[in-house]
Amino acid sequence: MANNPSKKNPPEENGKVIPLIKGRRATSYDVARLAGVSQSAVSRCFKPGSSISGKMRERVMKAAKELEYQPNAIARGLITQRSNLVAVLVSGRLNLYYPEALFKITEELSAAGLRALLFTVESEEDAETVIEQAWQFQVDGVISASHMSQAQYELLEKRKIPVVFFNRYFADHPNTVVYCDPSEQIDSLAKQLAELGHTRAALISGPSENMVSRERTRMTKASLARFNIDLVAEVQGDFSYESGAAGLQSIKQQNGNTPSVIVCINDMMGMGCMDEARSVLGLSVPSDLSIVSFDGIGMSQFSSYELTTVRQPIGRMSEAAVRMITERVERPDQSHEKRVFEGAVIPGGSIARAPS
Amino acid sequence: MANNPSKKNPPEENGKVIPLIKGRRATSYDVARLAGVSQSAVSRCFKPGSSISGKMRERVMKAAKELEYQPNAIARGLITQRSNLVAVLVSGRLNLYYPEALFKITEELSAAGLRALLFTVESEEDAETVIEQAWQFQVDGVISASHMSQAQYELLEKRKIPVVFFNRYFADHPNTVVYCDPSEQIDSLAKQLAELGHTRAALISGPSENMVSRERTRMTKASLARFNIDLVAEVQGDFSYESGAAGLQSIKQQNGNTPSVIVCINDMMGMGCMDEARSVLGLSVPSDLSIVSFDGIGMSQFSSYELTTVRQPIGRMSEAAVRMITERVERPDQSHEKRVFEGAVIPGGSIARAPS
DNA sequence: GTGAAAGCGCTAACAA
DNA sequence: TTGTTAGCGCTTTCAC
Repeated sequence: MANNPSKKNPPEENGKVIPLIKGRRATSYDVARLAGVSQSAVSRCFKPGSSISGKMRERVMKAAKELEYQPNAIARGLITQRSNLVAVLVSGRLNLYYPEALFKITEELSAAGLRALLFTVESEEDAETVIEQAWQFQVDGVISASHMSQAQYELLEKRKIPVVFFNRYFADHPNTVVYCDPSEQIDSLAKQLAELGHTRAALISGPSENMVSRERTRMTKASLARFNIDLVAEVQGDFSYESGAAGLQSIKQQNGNTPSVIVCINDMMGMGCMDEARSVLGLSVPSDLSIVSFDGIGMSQFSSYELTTVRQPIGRMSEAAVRMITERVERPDQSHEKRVFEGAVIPGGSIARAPS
Repeated sequence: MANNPSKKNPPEENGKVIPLIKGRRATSYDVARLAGVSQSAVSRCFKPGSSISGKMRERVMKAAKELEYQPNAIARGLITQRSNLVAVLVSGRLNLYYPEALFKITEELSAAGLRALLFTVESEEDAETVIEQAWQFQVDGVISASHMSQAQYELLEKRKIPVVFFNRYFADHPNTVVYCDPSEQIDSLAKQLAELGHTRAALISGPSENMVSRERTRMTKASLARFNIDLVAEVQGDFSYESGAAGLQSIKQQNGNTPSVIVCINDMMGMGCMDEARSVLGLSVPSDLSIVSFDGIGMSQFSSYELTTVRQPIGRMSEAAVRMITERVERPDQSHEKRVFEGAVIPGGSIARAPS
């Protein structure tokens, strides 16, 4: 095939070994030439589990070291049809309001020998282009922690790119999912609130298209009802601190019974809500107003907040997501799996007996 | 070269056009066959600026659309020697204590047509393996917002991989850098503190190997001295909330003059320090104790904190970093550049007249 | 403007 | 165990 002189296999050329054409990075051919072996022998040395003699390995490795040779992962990917790249789709929201998550996922991917190709997606159009990009870069799989439409998911499926959803899924479609189910914890919190004399609650939910928000909202309503706590107001936020603060304001402006406890669908809004209650409305939390929320991010336990919240086991969830993506890459036709982790209540200090 | 039937250029085979071998993803050959043109024509259609007729383009694009063809970026990278991949090196610290940064960088890369290959580096050994990984994946460049030793940097230089340092640099080595210089702002804050009657300050610095921490520390000391404010204590933290709290404790335990103002080298420690002052020591901030810090992260302005801090223009810095990396990829031999942005004081509410 | 052909650096099937 | 060879999917001369 080749008439590039550097590709000829005879180990030496006109009697001289030229270690490396200046400025070019060493290829397996360069190493082969220096070691006086075939190029495929070099390739084998870098593939674990290949049958190769100790002598050969030694010679090759010596030459490789000398030339600072490292196999070209791009070329390898081209032939093996495995890029070892995983697209990680996150929204700005996720990283700002839950910075631990992205970091954990990346670390776990790394530990599994995969690289994270990071994509930020803010809108459905973003998701569109991101999916095309991921496809162009031949990613082995996708971990989606951001919005994705069902059509987009189906496109990926059709293209045989495994997808693991992180904290979201399509109910009416088979998909591989890692998820946190806080229903038990919500229930126990509701019970606790009832025992503390709370009878009127308000809810600050997240964006309605967000799965986590919808589920937490649904579970919260169920649990409150179960323990005879009225939901006297419900407002929608966008997961941000500001929207938590604004949410409390609009709850207060609604006529009728004022709630003695606010459930915020994530910690960041819980913090906004708490700050608004204290600094603007002059309320004392928890004695005038109790607040509970979800996520268990680091900040929620800062002593200014100490939110009573339902933590997600983000480390285990990340590990699971990565394990699932590698599994689906190995066995694409395997049936789907949904791994659901329980939450855990962080007691915090943002709930107390309802004011009388 | 090829005897793979799908590679034969004759557009049709035994009279039938087979749109796509089932399950395989379409290649430029498939598109060529369907469109009845040569494979190279397809390639040209996807390269902007190629000379190609309207008719041809139309035919090819139609076929491409039908087959959902997208060029394989990996194969392209192999031949063009450009992966369009940029390694982004961040520490967990960065993302936890400054979540805005990574996000901005990724977005800017994306806008420049580059993909972020995300690496987390916690230690010098991590950096070692990360650099090898980046090299294997043929990244076009590296944006380093994490620790990197000079030897590691020199290795990358030797391999002709452009590096842009984000908020760090080697003083005695030419390098391309985007940086924030808060000295003016520190000076004006010091002046303001002096005018408010402060004469005793303490400092909570960051890890000594961290450039940003060292520089901020140095500048702070200079400015305090300039305005005759004594530095009565200096303790070292690790940028975390907890270390800010612990830092205040150890300052308090040191005998001698108690400071009326604490300078924290980043916001996260400022928040820890403030919380510790309020909830544990029972001090009122700012009337009993003033606090100033650096970064200007979103959280620092939550109403529980409202830190007086020196903000970094992180958006502009990210944009600059990406622009610099693309420039260095285009022209690797161009001389280095250092882009230094000024900070900006966020007035906040954490400083007040020194208690008498 | 278009097509033929080479080859980027690697892996893998096959032969020796 | 080792070497030979084809070819992954693309870009890029080079003819025409």
